[in-house]
Parts: sequence; structure tokens; C-alpha cells
Amino acid sequence: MSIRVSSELGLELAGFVPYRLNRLAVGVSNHLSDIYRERFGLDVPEWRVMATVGSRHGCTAQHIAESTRMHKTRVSRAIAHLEERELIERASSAADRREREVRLTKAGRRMYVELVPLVLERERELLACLTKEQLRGFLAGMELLESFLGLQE
Amino acid sequence: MSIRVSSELGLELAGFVPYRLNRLAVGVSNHLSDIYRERFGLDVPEWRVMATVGSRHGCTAQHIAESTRMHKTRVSRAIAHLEERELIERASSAADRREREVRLTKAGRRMYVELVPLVLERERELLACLTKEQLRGFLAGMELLESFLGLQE
DNA sequence: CAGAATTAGTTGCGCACGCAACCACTTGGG
DNA sequence: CCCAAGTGGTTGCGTGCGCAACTAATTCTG
Repeated sequence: MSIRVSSELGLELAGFVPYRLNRLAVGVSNHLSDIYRERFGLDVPEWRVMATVGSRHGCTAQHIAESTRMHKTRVSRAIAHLEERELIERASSAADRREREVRLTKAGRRMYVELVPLVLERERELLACLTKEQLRGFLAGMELLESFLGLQE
Repeated sequence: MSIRVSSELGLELAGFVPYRLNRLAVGVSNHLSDIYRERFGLDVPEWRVMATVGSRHGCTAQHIAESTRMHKTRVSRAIAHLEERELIERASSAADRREREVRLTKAGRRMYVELVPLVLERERELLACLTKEQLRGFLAGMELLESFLGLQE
């Protein structure tokens, strides 16, 4: 008598939350990247660096890596690209000459103030498919999951 | 008189839903991959192929690509790896000799029936940080967002 | 029924990523 | 004060990815 190997142990990828969450994140990211990729020629790491530096002038690559949770090499390369395009500039920190303070250039600031409202509008537009109450419930769930996984802050 | 360029246009990456969603998906995926990577030596594409084939014996690479939303080359390579490890096997379809029907081998089935319960337990354990009501609200939000982005099914 | 268009699947190529090693600089302990 | 340990940042290397081009088989069309 052999063990009955059911083809269905209760896993259907389409209904599996980790899989759905990944698919949703990719979908949202694509929806958003239409703006920063096609209209501004930024990829994801570059966009995140722009977003971070835009609200934390003079921050370090270290800070960007921590707050975006990107690997430091990914940050380093994104910064290098943005510097080539003259959207950001760097100066060694006086206090610690290992550090380099990152700032938007004039052109970078122009892009930032044009880009951010478009991106926020896209977020608003996406979330508009939920009622206030549904949004509250969704965000509450996200926060609990984030904190369960130690992602909060 | 220059335009006041506020450093704060209302974008704080840490509170930006697309960014948080991506971070959460990565976190959940890492939490899960501890199981299928470290204990079974599978990477993400391989795990998805195993999961799909396990519940759809004899399906094609085409079907796997559609239902996991992975690029067909990614599927093709994952299948090749799994075949090398003798976890799956392929046979040309009689009806259409371009197609190759994919099935788990005995070893593959053994892995599948061991792996799936562990993975489902991880999901359950993760979602246990939400009450029934909170989970309902979170899933409802996910469904609406999925359908807004055309990801449903 | 022959040739064009389409589809399943594989492969060559260029690119982005993460790891580990590295350089330059700073900090801490004897 | 000096050397060891630690930190910010960059780079070489191997790997996995998607695109585009390809092969083989099928379907559509006149």
C-alpha cells in the first residue's frame, strides 16, 4: 500500500500570498516606472537615489543604502551614473574624508521638482481604487507584516 | 525672485506605498526562501516551476510561464536545471511535437510533498500576525489593487 | 496542398546585480 | 603615538536576467 501522493496539497501559486505580493509589487513598480524610466531615463536604483537625495541634501551613500535597503554597490553605481549625467554632485565631507556628501545639481533639482509630483500623482491614482476605509485596512495589514518581518521604520 | 525649491514635496520614500510594497515583497520572499533555498537548493524560478508542475502534471513551459508570469527564457532555464537534478522530466507531447510535457520524477514528487507543507506553514505563520479581520481587510485591498493593474486571475 | 505566418522552446549577448576583496581614511587601545 | 580594527566607498568577477534571433513544428490561407 503506497502513500497517496495528492497532486493538491493546498498550494495554488495564484492564491499564495507571498507570490501575489511579489506580483503586485512588480506590477506597481512597472506602473510607476513608466514615468521615471520613459520620461526621465532613470532606472529603479537611480530613482531611489534621486528621491533620497532630494529630501536629504548632503547625505552619504551609506545613508542612501540604509534608507532604501539597497546594497552599497548598487547605490555606488547608481550615484556614478547620476553624476555622469550631472544630476547630482559629490564633495568630500570635511569632518570625515572617507565620506562624500551627495547633492542634487541645478539640473537634478529641476528634474526632482518635476518628477516627484508626477510620481505622487501616480500613487494617488493607484490608491484611488480603494475607499478610505479599504485603504486604512490595507495599510494596517502592511504595517503589521512589516513589523513582523522587522522592516519597520 | 527665485522659485522656492522645497526639499520636501511630500515624498518620503519610507512612506511611499510602491516602495514599501516592494520592500515587503522582498522581505516575505526572503523569509520564505530560507526554506526552499537553504533546505532544498532551489532558487525562486525553480521553486515556482516545482510548485506549478506539482499541481499541474504534464503542463508545458508555456503554461508555467503564463501562470507564474515569468519570462519564457527564465522558465526554460529553471526547467533545464531541475531536469539536470532529475527532479522533473520531459516528454514531447504526442498532439503537438513542439510542446514538451513536464512532470515531477519520483524524487521531485518526494521533494514536493515535503516542501509544500513547510512553505504553507511559513505563510500561515506570517499571516498569523494579523487577526482574521485584519487579514480580510488586507486581502481585500490586494485584490482591488491587482484588479486595477490587470493582474487578477 | 504549398508557402506564409504563428507558436513552443532554446540560445547568444549585453547588462545589472551581489559577493568579496580592496583602498583610503578614521578610531580605539596599549 | 602607533598599530590594529573598523568604516565609507569602489571595483573585479561570476551569475542570472531579458531581449532578440533562431530552430522546429503547426496552423492558416489562397
